[in-house]
Amino acid sequence: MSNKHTAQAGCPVLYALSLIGGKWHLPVIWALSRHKLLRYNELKRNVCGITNMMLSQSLKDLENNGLIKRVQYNEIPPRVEYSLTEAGLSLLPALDELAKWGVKQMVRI
Amino acid sequence: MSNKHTAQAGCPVLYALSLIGGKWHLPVIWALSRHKLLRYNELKRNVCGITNMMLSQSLKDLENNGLIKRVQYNEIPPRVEYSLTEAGLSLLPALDELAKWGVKQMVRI
DNA sequence: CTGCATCCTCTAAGATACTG
DNA sequence: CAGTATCTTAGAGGATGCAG
Repeated sequence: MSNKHTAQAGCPVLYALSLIGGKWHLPVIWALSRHKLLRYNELKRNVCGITNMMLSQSLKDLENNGLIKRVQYNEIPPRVEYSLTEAGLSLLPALDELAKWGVKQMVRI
Repeated sequence: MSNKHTAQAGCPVLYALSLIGGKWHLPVIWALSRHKLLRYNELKRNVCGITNMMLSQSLKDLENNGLIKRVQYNEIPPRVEYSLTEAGLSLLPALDELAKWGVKQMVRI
């Protein structure tokens, strides 16, 4: 799936998936939902297996779509902190609902 | 995204998306949720732009995962009817939740 | 009518190395 | 510390034609 707005004209569900459908988008969101505020390398340690390439790309996508907030401090060494925005936080109930369904399917199969 | 169970060990949301994340899976489910019962060609007409290849593959995936039911009548000409199972129907509330979130994001951006 | 087989394309994802 | 540049690859997605 893609982060592009390839969603068929006007389907909100497909649009939602276009925002969070990337392979690492949800793991990143999940890490931020647990820790509230994380620096780049903390995020990298929390999202097991992700590379710099994938992490920075996911962060950029999510920021462009307004789901996470990036705050950069011009210090030496550099410090950048990431957190969920209101829009990002508001996604969590929907994820919960999907998770509950997912659990039911896992036990069923 | 894929229909394979590539979901990281034990994340219910990723597992859920592995079941419905294919490009045409949700459009098919959506059509069946509106019409309850559809034949192959009716489905094809309802899901705008889908090819035979993609439709039959999506139907097979969804059936294997227990989200839709396939009933075949051995007549001439052949007749096959598709509908949502209990598991498929139980997905709809989660989709609604995701749709509500999607709508909010569409107006925000 | 309801599909399957084949071949092809395109892009998300990953590996590796490098920089301010 | 926080990323970027470049190259490669795997596989989802698609077009077309054939079959029971």
